[in-house]
Amino acid sequence: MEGPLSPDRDPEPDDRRVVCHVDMDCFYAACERLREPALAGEPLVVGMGYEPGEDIGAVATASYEAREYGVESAMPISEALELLPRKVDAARDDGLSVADAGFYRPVDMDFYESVSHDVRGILHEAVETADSDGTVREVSIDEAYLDVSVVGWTDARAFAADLRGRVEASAGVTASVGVAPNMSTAKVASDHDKPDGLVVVRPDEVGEFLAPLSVDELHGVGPVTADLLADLGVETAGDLAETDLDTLEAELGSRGRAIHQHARGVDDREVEPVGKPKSLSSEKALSTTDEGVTKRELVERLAVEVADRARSKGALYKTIGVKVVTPPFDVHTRVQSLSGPVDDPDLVEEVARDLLAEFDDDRVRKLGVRVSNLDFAAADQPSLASWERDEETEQTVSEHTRGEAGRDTRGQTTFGDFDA
DNA sequence: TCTGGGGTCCTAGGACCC
DNA sequence: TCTGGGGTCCTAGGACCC
Repeated sequence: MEGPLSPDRDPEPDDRRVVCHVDMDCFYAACERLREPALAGEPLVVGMGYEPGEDIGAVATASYEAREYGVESAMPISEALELLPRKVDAARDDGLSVADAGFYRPVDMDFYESVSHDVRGILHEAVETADSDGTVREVSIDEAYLDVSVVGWTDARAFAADLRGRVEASAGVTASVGVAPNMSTAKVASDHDKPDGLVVVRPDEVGEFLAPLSVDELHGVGPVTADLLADLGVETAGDLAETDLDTLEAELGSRGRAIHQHARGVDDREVEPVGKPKSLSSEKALSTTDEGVTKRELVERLAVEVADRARSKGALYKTIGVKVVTPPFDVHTRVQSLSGPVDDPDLVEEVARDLLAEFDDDRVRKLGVRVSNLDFAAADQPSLASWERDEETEQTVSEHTRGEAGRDTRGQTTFGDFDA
């Protein structure tokens, strides 16, 4: 994070580290082909919120064949269908060509999770074979970082190639792998030759590898930041690397420093396993409505879902919130903190309903419920301290469930006044 | 053709405490 | 009466990622 002379840092960690970023290719589509091999080589769209025969939802993953038709991730299904009709529709409609049509499938998270589980097993096995202390950071269902410094640069490419082979042979899906001296560069590298790619960027090649790339290929640069950088005349990572740090920090705050470093191929983050979640949420789009009953019913359903998930994960929560999206796409959030962590589905429902009340008159297109300020320790440590806290919690919960009176947002217990 | 669902981190202002 | 500094916790919104 700090400069190279920062006192608590190894002065030369970068060149010795070997970081692999493993990124599964079109993961959801690859999973669908795994259980339905006839889809191989066909244009395939996996839709979130999609139902067979309907045109609702959005594209979660489009196979490369589907991308040829302009179908992209996050695109509404309705739009995708215009670019790439369904095979069944094309067969019935003389105006459409069956050759220029594709297959649509709804997301099946449970199945993808099971495939992901297999892949993760292979990654851990590979790392542990190389080094019993090796670490794997599972970033998402289809992406992970591996610290394989112990392998060394001489054997890095062979290791990564072997890893790719093992993933494909055992899990039946392909991965692209990037190898670099740090996480952010490895991430860019894995993306550089997708699909089925293997890109190794050795320490002395980092600068020339990154320099020509467009800034939006860097992790942490989205559309807003890319526009802002364009206004500054910054188009490539090389431009960004040469941009004055003070200017970037003035425009972008702490993110300015981060992307400046990433553009220079500097990233000191250690590869660490991901920790416990910080929040849990459920949200659901609906056809825009201002009808109170519809909104309340959905919020209650989402509250139950979230509370169930929290309980199944052993998470207590101290903050409950709602998210309300109004047209055209304005996001509003309201939260309420309790005096202590609880596991109380009825309270989640009640608080969510109350927070929603502020939007009674609004048309909404999407609703969400979230619990945050999670506490895992309290649930699995039956110590005297947590027993006492539980007693306290019992009390506050009953206050809360009685109504508005107990719903103060501070709720600190004071044991007397101490003046300074 | 109006954008699905699950997350993380950061910022900024305000209340309150010592 | 005014002047302070350091710290925590809370809320709302925004950018970004997959």
